[in-house]
Amino acid sequence: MADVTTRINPLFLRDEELRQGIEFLYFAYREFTKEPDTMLAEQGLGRAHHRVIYFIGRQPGISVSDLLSTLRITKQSLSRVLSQLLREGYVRQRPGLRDRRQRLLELSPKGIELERKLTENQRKLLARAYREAGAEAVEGFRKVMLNIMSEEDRARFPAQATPPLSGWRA
Amino acid sequence: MADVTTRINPLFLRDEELRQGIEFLYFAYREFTKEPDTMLAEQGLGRAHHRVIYFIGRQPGISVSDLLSTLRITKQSLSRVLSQLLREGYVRQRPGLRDRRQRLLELSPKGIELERKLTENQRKLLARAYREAGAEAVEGFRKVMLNIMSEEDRARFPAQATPPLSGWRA
DNA sequence: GTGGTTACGTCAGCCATGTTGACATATTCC
DNA sequence: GGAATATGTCAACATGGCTGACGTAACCAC
Repeated sequence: MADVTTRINPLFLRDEELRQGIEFLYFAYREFTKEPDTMLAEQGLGRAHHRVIYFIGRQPGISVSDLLSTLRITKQSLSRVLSQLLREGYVRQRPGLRDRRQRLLELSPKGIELERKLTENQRKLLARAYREAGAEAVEGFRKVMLNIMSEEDRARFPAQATPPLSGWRA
Repeated sequence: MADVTTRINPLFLRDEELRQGIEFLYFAYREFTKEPDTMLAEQGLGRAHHRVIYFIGRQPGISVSDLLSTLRITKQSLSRVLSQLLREGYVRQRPGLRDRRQRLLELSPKGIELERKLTENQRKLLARAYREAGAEAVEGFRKVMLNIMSEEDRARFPAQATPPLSGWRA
């Protein structure tokens, strides 16, 4: 990375700004997953396990098919990590009440603990970034990120009533 | 994803907001790489090739070691994708002038064309997101993303003089 | 000019995580 | 009772990380 903006050419600036945006995504995502990946490796787990644990923790009692459509991977891919998490006691399953074909998933205490540790790291990183950027910036971040993701994924997030209001006063 | 914020508990809101941030990163990154991944697959290439092409296009004449420290992967991992790109004529190398041990990398016309197509997609996605979020939001996005990434990566981006000024008036 | 360091390359093998395709079982619904 | 659904499993393959070992050419310092 080097030799950047010098002259004031709107088209160039536009391209440069967009390229920076591309790199923001790449570099930020990399940093975001770095520490959890390390912690996971110590437990013989990988990033895929983190995702599964995360979303089960996020929505206890989630069905396998809901988890699949959240993750957008094949059931065979999920099976590999999920069955390991079940074997090693991070996750439990119980049959659905209404529909007994379902296996509803939830974290065991061990799973909750691991999820907490992993996510704690990302929460701290985000909290620091939010704090240093300020409440107004966080609102902008939210807006842009929501617009980047697919419409289906965006629908997971209920539109916020009043904009920030949410306690990010630095 | 469901059953979210109902009562006004600051701690809960904080946790919910941070969890949403975590998911923003995951869902946005997924969408961001989706289309390019499809296009790459048609050429028998993968995401790793995209990164290499991208950063060579970003900084023509970059050395292998600079590329390695940008990507933070091992030379063996880079070698696999880079030598394929060389074989298939997307990338060229020439010896360094000052230091003839170096292999300076640049895109061929074919590589430039592929880079353009791939990045065009991401630029369009970002441009749309920026447009819909508005200039102020973009500035917030930038601030938060810069704070998420590592200090070293952040240093790749020269601090902007005046905040936006950059032509994102929707 | 010799010897150590650096820049780059390559072979071999391992692991994680995605994919496709095929098939099995239990349950639900019409 | 039969089709559709929810889940699981086996097998094989591709991608893209990793480590370890080794090789060559160029540079640099004494």
